[in-house]
Amino acid sequence: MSLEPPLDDIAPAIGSASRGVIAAMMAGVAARGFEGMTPAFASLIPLLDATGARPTTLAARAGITKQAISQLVRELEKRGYVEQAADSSDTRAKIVRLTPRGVALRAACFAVRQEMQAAAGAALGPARMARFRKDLAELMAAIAALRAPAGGARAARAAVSRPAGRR
Amino acid sequence: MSLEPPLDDIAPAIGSASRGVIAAMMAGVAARGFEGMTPAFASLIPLLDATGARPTTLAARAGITKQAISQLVRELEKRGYVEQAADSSDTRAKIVRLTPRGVALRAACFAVRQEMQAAAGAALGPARMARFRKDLAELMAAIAALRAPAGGARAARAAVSRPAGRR
DNA sequence: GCCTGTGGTCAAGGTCATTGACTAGATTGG
DNA sequence: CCAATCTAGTCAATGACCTTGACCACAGGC
Repeated sequence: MSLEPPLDDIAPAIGSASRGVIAAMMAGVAARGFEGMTPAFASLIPLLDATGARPTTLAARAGITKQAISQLVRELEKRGYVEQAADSSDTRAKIVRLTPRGVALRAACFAVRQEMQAAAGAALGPARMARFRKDLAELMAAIAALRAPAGGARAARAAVSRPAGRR
Repeated sequence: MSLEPPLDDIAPAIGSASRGVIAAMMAGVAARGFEGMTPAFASLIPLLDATGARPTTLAARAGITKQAISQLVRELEKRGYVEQAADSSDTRAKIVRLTPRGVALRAACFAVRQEMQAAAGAALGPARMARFRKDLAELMAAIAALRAPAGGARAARAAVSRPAGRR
């Protein structure tokens, strides 16, 4: 065996990058005057629009269970960012819709994202940015493929990106 | 307001990458026969060595509070991966040391990391890998710098990478 | 009209980490 | 030598986030 520890390891690097992005997101949103936000809110809000969406749809988009969405929505409703309405075409269903305040929050989220994107673009330039995105995608595909030695690569990808979808 | 959503956004991409890496890590460790592992263990174990380290040191390395380390260590001890000993040079201090079983687990963690690294290297080649790491680092520096409009860039970096150091 | 599938909820639990308050031993400076 | 202080680690409580499991109510096909 080698002397190893390959200390320039991608796994921790990506983890720490993820934490950094989340921290920046939270800071940016707070700086725009939205207090008491949490990372989960910041990633759920951009999935919504003023038209409204069903919780189940949101769950699928976010890659979490509908119970989890339910809880988050309840919290967001409590804070006045979303409201729930009945779906006229399906008595069982609800529609989660952004309130005006929610729309403002969503705008703030997008603004922060764009700010990050802009900072990234300024640091790397468009060409390297594009390259980076491509590399990242291929990297993740390669790592996801580890779980699927042969055959069901499709299934493995789905399993990774959706923690506990259906049984 | 543009039509925007810049859907090829780095923030979600990095988040999803991070989740993918964690999933792969867990799967790999499980495949090597270590059941009941959790992501936190998988990221703590590689920070240990057979020589032993103090909880406070570990906390600093992991970027979390010493209380959090304390809990994790307790769990790991319960599962037989680490043991605690008194530090002869300081009565207050403890030394956290891997048991033989813990050493095996650590080896498995490194093996999985190397597997991922190898898969990544195979997919991208060494040149693109190196480039990717560099881009990632610059990207994160740029995003971290957003938090520090002027002056204390150093402090902001530290704040991001260490959630709750000292008060 | 029943039967199955889907939308959503309640309840409980688990993981990871935090803040706050505290004890006990180490250190430093008069 | 001793008081003031710093440092190592703990306990207790809390919070964010998400899961599994068990349900109920409605939709829709046959």
